[in-house]
Amino acid sequence: MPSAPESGVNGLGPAGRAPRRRSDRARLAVLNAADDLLVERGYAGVTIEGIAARAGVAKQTIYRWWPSKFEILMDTLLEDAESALAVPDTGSFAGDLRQHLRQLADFLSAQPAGRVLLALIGQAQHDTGEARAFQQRFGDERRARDRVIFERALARGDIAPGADLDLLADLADGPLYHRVLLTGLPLDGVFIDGLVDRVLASVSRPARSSS
Amino acid sequence: MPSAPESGVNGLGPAGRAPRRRSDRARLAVLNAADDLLVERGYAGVTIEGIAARAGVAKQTIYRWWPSKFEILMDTLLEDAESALAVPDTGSFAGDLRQHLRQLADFLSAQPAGRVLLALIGQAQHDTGEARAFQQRFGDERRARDRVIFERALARGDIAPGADLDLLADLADGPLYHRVLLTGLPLDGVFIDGLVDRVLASVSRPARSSS
Amino acid sequence: MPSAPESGVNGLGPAGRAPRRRSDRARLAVLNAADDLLVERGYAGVTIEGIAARAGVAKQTIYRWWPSKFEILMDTLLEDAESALAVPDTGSFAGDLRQHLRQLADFLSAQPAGRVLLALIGQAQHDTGEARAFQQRFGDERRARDRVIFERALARGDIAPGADLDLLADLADGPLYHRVLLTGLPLDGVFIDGLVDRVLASVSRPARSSS
Amino acid sequence: MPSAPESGVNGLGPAGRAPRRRSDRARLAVLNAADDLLVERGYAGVTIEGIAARAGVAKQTIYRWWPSKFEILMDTLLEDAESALAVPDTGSFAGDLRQHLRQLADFLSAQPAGRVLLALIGQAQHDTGEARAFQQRFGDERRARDRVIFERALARGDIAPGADLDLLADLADGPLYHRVLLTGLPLDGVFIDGLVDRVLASVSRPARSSS
DNA sequence: GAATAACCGAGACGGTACGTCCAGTCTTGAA
DNA sequence: TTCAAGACTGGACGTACCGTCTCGGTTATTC
Repeated sequence: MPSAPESGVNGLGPAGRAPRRRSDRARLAVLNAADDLLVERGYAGVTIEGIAARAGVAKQTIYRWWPSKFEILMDTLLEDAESALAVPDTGSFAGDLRQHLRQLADFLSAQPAGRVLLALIGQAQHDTGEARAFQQRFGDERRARDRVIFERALARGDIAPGADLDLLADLADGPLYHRVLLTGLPLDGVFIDGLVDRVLASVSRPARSSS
Repeated sequence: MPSAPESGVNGLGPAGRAPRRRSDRARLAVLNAADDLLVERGYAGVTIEGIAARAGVAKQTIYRWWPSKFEILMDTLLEDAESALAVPDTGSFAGDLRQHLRQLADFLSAQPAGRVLLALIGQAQHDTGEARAFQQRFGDERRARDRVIFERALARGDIAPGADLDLLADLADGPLYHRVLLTGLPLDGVFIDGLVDRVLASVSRPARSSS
Repeated sequence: MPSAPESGVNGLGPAGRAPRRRSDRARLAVLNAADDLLVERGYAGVTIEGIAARAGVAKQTIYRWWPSKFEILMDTLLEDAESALAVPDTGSFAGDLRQHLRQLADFLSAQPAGRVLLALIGQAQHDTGEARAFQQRFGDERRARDRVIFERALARGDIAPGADLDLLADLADGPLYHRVLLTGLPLDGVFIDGLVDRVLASVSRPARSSS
Repeated sequence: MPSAPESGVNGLGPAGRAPRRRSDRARLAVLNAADDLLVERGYAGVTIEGIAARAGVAKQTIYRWWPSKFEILMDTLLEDAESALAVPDTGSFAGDLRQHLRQLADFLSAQPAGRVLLALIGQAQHDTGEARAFQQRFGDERRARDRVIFERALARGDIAPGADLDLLADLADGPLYHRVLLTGLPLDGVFIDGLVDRVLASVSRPARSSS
């Protein structure tokens, strides 16, 4: 998180220098401007110059704290996704799964931060470095959280033992992302319910050997 | 299809004069140059000027026949995907599904044209117009072909009647794209086999009401 | 003269390519804009961006044809100095000298192109490369022309034989430049006349050995 | 004289408080850094940031005491020129003149401070305010000193009465500056001797009316 | 000897201009 | 009419400095 505000204890001991004093005003203005521009004009319409102008900030200030517009948008994503994508806890696997997918569907199709997420996924396809950054800063944590749902189900016995939880996560989230990223089909309630049913069905008994 | 090679009857009756004599040399040189540049330098490294220079072609010639680099790459994709992604016909649903997924996994993770596909999917997230073009020129036809697998399975009784075939397609392809586009996990045989098993399991009996 | 309009016979033989076709509109607009900016805002106020904006020209066009604002101003100087600084021919050494110095004084103190010349002399003190360019493109030719006055005087016998003509040129022009560049004293008629007298006096008999 | 080193008694009467405690270390470090940078990289290579970095001084400290790099260099010039350009007193006009010109030639062509002087003369052509500052802080005093030579000569009768001493100063120094600033010709002994002879010749009898 | 205030280093900030790359349009001359 | 060539306007890039503005820390009087 390159732009974390002086994260952690830097205790700067006896001889420590005061760290660079970053302007929070500038930081927030940049994140908001980037977010706005993305929604209004799309990823290509997000330019450092445009952000600087809209945020009332000098370009140099942006370059001082972020290496690219990708990272700026990553910061906005992380701030926004936190709240919108909490791990559900309804008491049942079916309930957790359904709520998880509904949240995700809503996030991706209706919220500004969802637009940011899609743009970043898109950009990650163009640049391996950015793909890696996306993975580390967003993907890994997301995966860990989503995994909780399946681990709880496993503990409860809702999933047959020995299941590959990564695969189950792909099975649940994959179809949803597939629609948004590729086919453009709607993420409505019918789709979510059908998907939940299929995932539950696929999970209720051990995977057979497919030979 | 902006760059269709002399598409259809261009009418021009008895006195008409052939309006355009498109150089096939130039066309192929452009497509190859774009392809090469994408693989070597990534999407941002594909520029019209770069293509023109490498193809030994004037920029104007490119603009005459293609509206954007997106469409150039789309043309290369369509030429290459045709052969690599044929509809399988093994005689069984499980067989068809597995072969379909293996083909797709190989295409996405090992072939140059797969790189092009990923780049275009990525770019489609940035521009609705290009997303639409992607859908029309690549997505719809793909979906129609893939659907064949499920229609045959339905006819054979391998899938319980009344199933939503779009959903099943999402269920099969989604996890695979999810891995490539988002998590970066490998598309190995274990994954494919597990996925096939789960899809078969989810499909072998009617979807319950999910209440 | 980097921006000479396709100078000379380029006869491009049988296989010759047509040379780059330069826009004269852009060229003149740039030279005028640079000239105007210099007069209005001084040398530091002449910026490539400013010239481009005022000339209605793209920065790239400027960089295509000129390496620096110094060379742009050099071009304007050369175009303007030609007419204003013709070699006088009055029939007498005193007359030639006086007219030469009057022309020069007027040029330096009253004409826009004189401002350009002073700015370039100033800039040449900051950069040896530009000093060299100034010498080659302006100085050498100027010196050759001014020399004519002294050569004629020598031929006529107005100057004692054996005189160092370079020194005489320094003696005539130096005091004038000294005033403009260093002391700021006026270049009025009194000064010119006094200077002419002194030069004539210094020249009317052979330089003694100064031991 | 913006940066006079705690000039004179600053009075501060009975109740006055010493207003500023200027760090001499910083002052000298700045002057040296500026001087070095000028010699190494030329006038454009002298930047406030560069001086600050090299001098180990904060930019603010520089801006506290100097309004511009021009004034910094002016300070270095004044400190260095004092000793190098003393008024000669050889007993004869010819001797004084020759020694004066030799000193000046050496200063301009061989000493670091001469480089500074040339740069400041150059810069003065670009900015009238700086030209004025140059005049006041360097020019006027210089002129007053040089005048002494001619005043002594006048008193001694080496110069015909009624001569315009300003003109004579231009006549002596002008050719020398002309060579350095414009033509780049060498300031060698031959040149100096020839110049001295010409000036003496021009001065030994009253200037005629030049009609 | 403590208080205090100007000085100092460091460097973030809003800006301007730099010189470069590429976009997309236009014009020329050859095939 | 198409093509290679490349000049044109224009927008954004990432960098270098500008001059201003806090920050704490240091230091030299003054109480």
